Amino acid sequence: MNTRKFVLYDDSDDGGKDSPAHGASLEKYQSELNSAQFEAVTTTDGALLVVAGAGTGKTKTLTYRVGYLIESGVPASDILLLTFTRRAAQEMLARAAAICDSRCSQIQGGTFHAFAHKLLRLHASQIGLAENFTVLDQADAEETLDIVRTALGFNKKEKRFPKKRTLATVISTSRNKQLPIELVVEAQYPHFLSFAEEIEFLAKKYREYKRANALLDFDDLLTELRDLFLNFPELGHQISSSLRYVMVDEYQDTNLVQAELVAHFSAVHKNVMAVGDDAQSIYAFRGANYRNILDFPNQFPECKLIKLEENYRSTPEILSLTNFVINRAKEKFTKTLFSRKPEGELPAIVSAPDERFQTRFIAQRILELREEGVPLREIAVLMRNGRDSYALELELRKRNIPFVKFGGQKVVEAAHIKDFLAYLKLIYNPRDVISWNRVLQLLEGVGPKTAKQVIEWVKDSGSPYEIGGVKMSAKYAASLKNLGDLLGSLSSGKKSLGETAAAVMNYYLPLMHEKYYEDFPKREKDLENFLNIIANYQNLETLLAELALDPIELTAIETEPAKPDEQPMTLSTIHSAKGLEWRTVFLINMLDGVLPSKYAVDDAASLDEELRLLYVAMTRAKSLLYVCYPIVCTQRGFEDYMSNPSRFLQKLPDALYERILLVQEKRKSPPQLSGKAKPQLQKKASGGKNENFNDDNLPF
DNA sequence: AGAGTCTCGGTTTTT
DNA sequence: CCGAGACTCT
Ligand SMILES: Nc1ncnc2c1ncn2[C@@H]1O[C@H](COP(=O)(O)OP(=O)(O)OP(=O)(O)O)[C@@H](O)[C@H]1O
Repeated sequence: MNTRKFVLYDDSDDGGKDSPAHGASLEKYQSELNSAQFEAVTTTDGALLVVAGAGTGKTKTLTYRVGYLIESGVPASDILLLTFTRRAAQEMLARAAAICDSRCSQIQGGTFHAFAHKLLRLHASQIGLAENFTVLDQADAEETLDIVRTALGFNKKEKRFPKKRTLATVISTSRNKQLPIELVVEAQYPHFLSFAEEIEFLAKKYREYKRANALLDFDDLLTELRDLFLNFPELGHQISSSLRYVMVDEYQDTNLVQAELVAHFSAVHKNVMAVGDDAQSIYAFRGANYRNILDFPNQFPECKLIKLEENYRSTPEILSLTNFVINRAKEKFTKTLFSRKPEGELPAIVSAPDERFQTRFIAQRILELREEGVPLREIAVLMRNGRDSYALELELRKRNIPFVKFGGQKVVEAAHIKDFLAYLKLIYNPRDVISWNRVLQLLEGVGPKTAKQVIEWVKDSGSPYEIGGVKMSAKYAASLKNLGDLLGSLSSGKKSLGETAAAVMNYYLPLMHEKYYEDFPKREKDLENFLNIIANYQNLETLLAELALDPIELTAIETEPAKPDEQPMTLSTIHSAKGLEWRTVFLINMLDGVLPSKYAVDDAASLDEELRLLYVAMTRAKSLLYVCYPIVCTQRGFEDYMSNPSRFLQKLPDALYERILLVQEKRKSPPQLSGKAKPQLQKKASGGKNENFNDDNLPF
């Protein structure tokens, strides 16, 4: 006979705090956590700060705490989990979900921006925000700024007026760091100081423009939500009442606005936990301030502080190197991590003759590791800049090694996809000036001036899609009508998103062939793949908002869909790798000028941040770490030149690492691949007497 | 005058 | 590899 459980919901307010709900399961927590972690997990009420180094189990503690709360009877929807980056958010939520059962899907959270967006959509009408507001991504924000700048005539007046990119950076930095524009300009672009007033004015006009057109940029998502709490206290109270437990991972990455939001979220229940590591603060450039984490105890009185010092991720060898590296910071950190993991291999520094060799080394080593039984998903290649992996991507494709990439160019940043999306955006919002501008200029004979005329007409027209009727020279009449008819017919909302996209594609393809006659086949493939992805979204509004907040990597549509039988390896910028771990990690292009970035070398604070970046990168590795760089660099428009390895790698104690020499030989055993010679590797411990290799006795 | 073409210079990291 | 500006064509 079947027995079914019947769940009695406990809606009483004390959430079973005193109920013996745990009993047996407490042991589970006790056995899988060390005592400090256990204490953090079971300290559920009040403010709690966990400061600890890389790999000490901060995220583990946080996710176990979620499990613990849920087992105590706290509804998952009362728990809010936040962090700054999308990747870390994804990891955090996935790990939390793995701890407990299906209830976990009810956990609130994700990135700060995504959560703010959700709340704003939900409460738009109550705070005087248009319900169908549009989220501007980086590029949209810059275009919008450009419109305002042109309207003000700032682009004409002075030749040297800053570019839209610079303007966007200045305005955003000023908001994120809550500093006056003048100070930001002075600090970052002193040569533009004479324009400070104009930029200030521009920022004001930009703000007004966004408000008038129901546009929110990324910064607005956070500040609008903060303003909700300030200006609509009852609504704010209602929101925070539903968030009984607030937890923030990677707290060192928060900026002032985010810290304010955390305070608002937890204002009612005051159960707030922050987790972070000041040695891993790598987002100062966007206003993150590791002082937030140091100030946390002041902000939340009676805050309990817990430190974790045992690293469970990396071998002692890797940890010795990373401890040494982080100690090179000007501003010292006091934590020293230890590991009780079994001994492993020394981290290796690989100086490749040039980029080509670096690429071949990595590709070959990955295949060897796979042969040895290391799954690809346990391997990552990390880099400072998204484009540092282009050559490697080609090689991996050539060798059929599946990979996913994080932190590269986004789909929505590719010109042909932007074109395509512009039509969809117009269907969603016929007053989207940026998209009109883009779409109109795709028409033969239409440039900036004609587009502007049409847009002026559209602005005060009651039926914006009827651009066929604009009094214009006959030259454009037909094509304008065509465009207007297409958009008009698709805006009725009768067609599914997939059908709409297909119709747009049908219209756009011939224009695309014209505009990109050089490489349209590749772009057409992209569009086809993109079309398939689009079809999975519910509707246009969701699609557009999601693409802004959680953009798809360009490589995701350029690569053939992954084979389901093998999980891919990872390529990632170091920034996007935060909070993750792999058995084997390769760092590529570790050159001076790359890491540290050439933009950071003149300033001690920036240099320290670059060092922390290297620290984050190295501490991602569980058991094997390869630090690679090419000796000779090739750069477009320059002669080949000798590079310098990162200054952070200079004068490392010999005992901490070994060097790998790349030696090219013909393959003796089965000529597997094309039979071409592949580099073999030879290891030399750097500690030995005559084996202390440096770059000039490499055999190249 | 406005559209189309070509060249040069600048290029971080994220939401 | 894209955007801005100079230059040329209609
Ligand atoms: N008490 C423990 N016993 C065994 N393994 C542990 C313990 N705590 C953490 N680990 C393991 O150590 C690894 C690192 O943990 P986690 O990712 O939570 O660290 P973290 O502090 O968040 O690191 P980072 O700051 O680098 O993101 C994970 O594989 C985790 O499972």
